[in-house]
Amino acid sequence: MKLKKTLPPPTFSDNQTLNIDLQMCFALYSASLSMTKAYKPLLAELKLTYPQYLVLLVLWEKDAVTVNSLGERLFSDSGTLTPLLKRLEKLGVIQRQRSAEDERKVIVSLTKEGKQLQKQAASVPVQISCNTGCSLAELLLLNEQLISLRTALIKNSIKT
Amino acid sequence: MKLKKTLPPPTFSDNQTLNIDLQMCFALYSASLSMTKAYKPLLAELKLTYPQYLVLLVLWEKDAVTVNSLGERLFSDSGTLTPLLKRLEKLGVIQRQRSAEDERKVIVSLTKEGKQLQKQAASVPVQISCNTGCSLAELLLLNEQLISLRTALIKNSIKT
DNA sequence: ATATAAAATATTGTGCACAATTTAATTGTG
DNA sequence: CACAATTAAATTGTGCACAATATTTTATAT
Repeated sequence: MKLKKTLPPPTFSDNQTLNIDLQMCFALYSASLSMTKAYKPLLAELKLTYPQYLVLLVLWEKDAVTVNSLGERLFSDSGTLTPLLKRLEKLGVIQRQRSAEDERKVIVSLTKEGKQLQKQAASVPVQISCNTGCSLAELLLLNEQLISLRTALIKNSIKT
Repeated sequence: MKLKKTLPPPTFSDNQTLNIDLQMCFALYSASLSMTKAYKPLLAELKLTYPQYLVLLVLWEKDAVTVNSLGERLFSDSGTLTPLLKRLEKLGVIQRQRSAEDERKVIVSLTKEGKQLQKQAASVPVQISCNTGCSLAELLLLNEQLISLRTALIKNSIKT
């Protein structure tokens, strides 16, 4: 009788898994910070931060959206977005206006300057892609893994 | 004559690569935030934040280190660490003291409470590992990929 | 129709990341 | 020895993340 075949695979309580899990979490955290830092000098020329750039990427794809839909797209809430959007408005690249049909909603849309910024930003992903040193296949795999990790974390994490 | 064979593989300027690169960067960014959020309720019971927990992980492995070596280990600088360490000190889990040999250096060491906290924190990685929904093999691969991405970004990114 | 609930955004307060600058101690050089 | 350069931490200022709460508008239920 081959017991091995009926044994479950290593699970979450396995010590080796716990250790590599801690390491992976830190790798995720530090890689994310490094990535933001890599964007910084490139975006500084456009007077943007990375979170602000993300908002513009969404708007360049589809203009005139609510704060809520921006938040769903970017996994963030009004506490983060409201001041960020105010800074983008002050910069002159977006406009915020209450919806006429539903006064609770705020519509975020690009100004002419915001639309023009898309051309100037074209070189950003070129440089970043260069910096990551990843092949297309690696990027695809990493992207997929990170999305499924994010999905699992959001799904399984308890609140408060 | 088969031209195809002599063509170079898709490079950083390939449009497909640029797009997936943008997606991967956002996946990295949002997965990291989700991870920190997943830690939050678990660490809240210990009155810790994730960056504070990282400092304690280092100290539990090797006690009494300088701010500088903590910074190298965690990829962060005194601007981030000094206030964080002050909060940990106020919490009573660490102690900060100038080195006797070199008064410029500050030695960070665990208090008795800080050492005891390690036992209470034992359940944290168990729960997190559960939340990630990743197998050991997936964790190993992701860890490796993230470390090499981080290394490439630090190496290739320009300053200022 | 009026009270109540729900929805959308804004506000407040805490902590972190980071660039730039400052302060203090040590090292190196003439 | 004097003094400039270097090193280690701390400080300052800006922006983001996020929980908790507040505010305003719309929807719902008697």
